[in-house]
Amino acid sequence: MAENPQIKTKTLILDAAERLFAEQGIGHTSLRQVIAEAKVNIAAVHYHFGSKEQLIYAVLERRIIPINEERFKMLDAIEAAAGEGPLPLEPIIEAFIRPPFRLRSNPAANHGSFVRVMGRCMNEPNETVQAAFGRLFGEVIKRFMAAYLRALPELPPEEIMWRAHFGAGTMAHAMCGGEMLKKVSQGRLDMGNGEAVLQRLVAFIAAGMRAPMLGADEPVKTKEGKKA
Amino acid sequence: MAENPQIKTKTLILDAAERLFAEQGIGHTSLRQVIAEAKVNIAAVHYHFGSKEQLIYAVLERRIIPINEERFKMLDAIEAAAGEGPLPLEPIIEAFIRPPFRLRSNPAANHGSFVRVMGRCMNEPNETVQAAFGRLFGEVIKRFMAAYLRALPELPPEEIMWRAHFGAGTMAHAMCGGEMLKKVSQGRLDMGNGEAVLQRLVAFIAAGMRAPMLGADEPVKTKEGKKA
DNA sequence: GTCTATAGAACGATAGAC
DNA sequence: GTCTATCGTTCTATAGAC
Repeated sequence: MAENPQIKTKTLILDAAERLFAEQGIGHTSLRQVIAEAKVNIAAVHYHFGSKEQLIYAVLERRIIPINEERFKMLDAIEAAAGEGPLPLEPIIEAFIRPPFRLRSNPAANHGSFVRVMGRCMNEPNETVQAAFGRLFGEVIKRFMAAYLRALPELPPEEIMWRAHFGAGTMAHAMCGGEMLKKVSQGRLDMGNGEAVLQRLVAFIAAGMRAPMLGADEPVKTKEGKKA
Repeated sequence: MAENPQIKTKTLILDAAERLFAEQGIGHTSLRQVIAEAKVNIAAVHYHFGSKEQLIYAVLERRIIPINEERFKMLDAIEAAAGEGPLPLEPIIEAFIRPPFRLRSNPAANHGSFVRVMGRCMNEPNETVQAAFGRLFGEVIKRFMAAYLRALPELPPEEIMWRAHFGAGTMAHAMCGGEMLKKVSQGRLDMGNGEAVLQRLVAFIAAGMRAPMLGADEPVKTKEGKKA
């Protein structure tokens, strides 16, 4: 069929690495496992990528760059619709979460393995991953933090940063896959219906970000203090 | 001084492993790094623990068992105070989060390294870790899910399971440490004040769990639909 | 661009002296 | 209970033939 074998091998390696990173974590995956899964030779990895670190970076970059472009487009639309007024909160959160979640229902994107890779990355101690994430997310963080500030003008910026951090963690954990969910629900729930999960996730994070402010030294542990 | 050298070596190994697991992740840490950090011999690890897997299990078990006892005590107190009535939500969340968070301010507990280990564990693909977590958390999940059901009787049990899952993820990410927080806040915030972080975390999760229910097919993406 | 062969290092684990 | 020495394996990476 005269297709370019160079591109094919490179893609086979990226796809195999992505699947294994999703299942086992980045650090636990060796190049030998990757080449076995991709059915190529060990030397091909070094020929196409140079080193394991550069392969990791390539796996992340391939998906994150288009994801971030989509995020920016959605954020642009929200800002355009709002004019000078305050921004609506849920759509901002959705603009952050929907682009990676869309991969889950796209078989051409390796069955959405990357969503789990991305979830894992947020707590990955590996220096290559940390550095890659810093580079690939700098602009995203800036733009979304600015949007949150416009959406929640009644909250102090520090408080918004805390809550954005918590919200990112909620999303990361949900993206990692459903093992913990199966434990929590004793096997009754799974991540199958992507759209339903996404909507629940957006609703949870939005509510968290809109939580009432705590008084300065008011303790949480009011044993009877539930608001009816 | 006549202190027992057996206990000392064993503790040195556990402490060193805990610190390295917190910094690098469990999977990235080798026994040779552990024995270098603990300044003991490689054979000592196999003498005291038998294998790397059993060392991992011992590190987890040492802290999680007392943490879970404290969780149960706090939950008992909440249930006793509520009698037959509904349970207050925030104290339940606090009963789940405070016991591990307490370690952060306890220098005798290895400077709270374990809190980060625990956060990482929730998304750790390593089979030993997954199995250990399943064993050590089965009872905790059961009791806290039952408490959540009593605290949020207006929500369907399935919805509560989803939200408990999201909340556990929020907590796990916050426990992993503050690298992402520093990125989000551009270096302006850190995890320093444990009590303040805990209170913010409880408030965020409680608000998320109390989020209004979505209509069956109502889309999230209401571009203008922000509630004033 | 793809392969075989192998270098060189780090790994978990164990045997056996003390 | 602690040590040295070492086994067998696996790892990343590279050299060189085709």
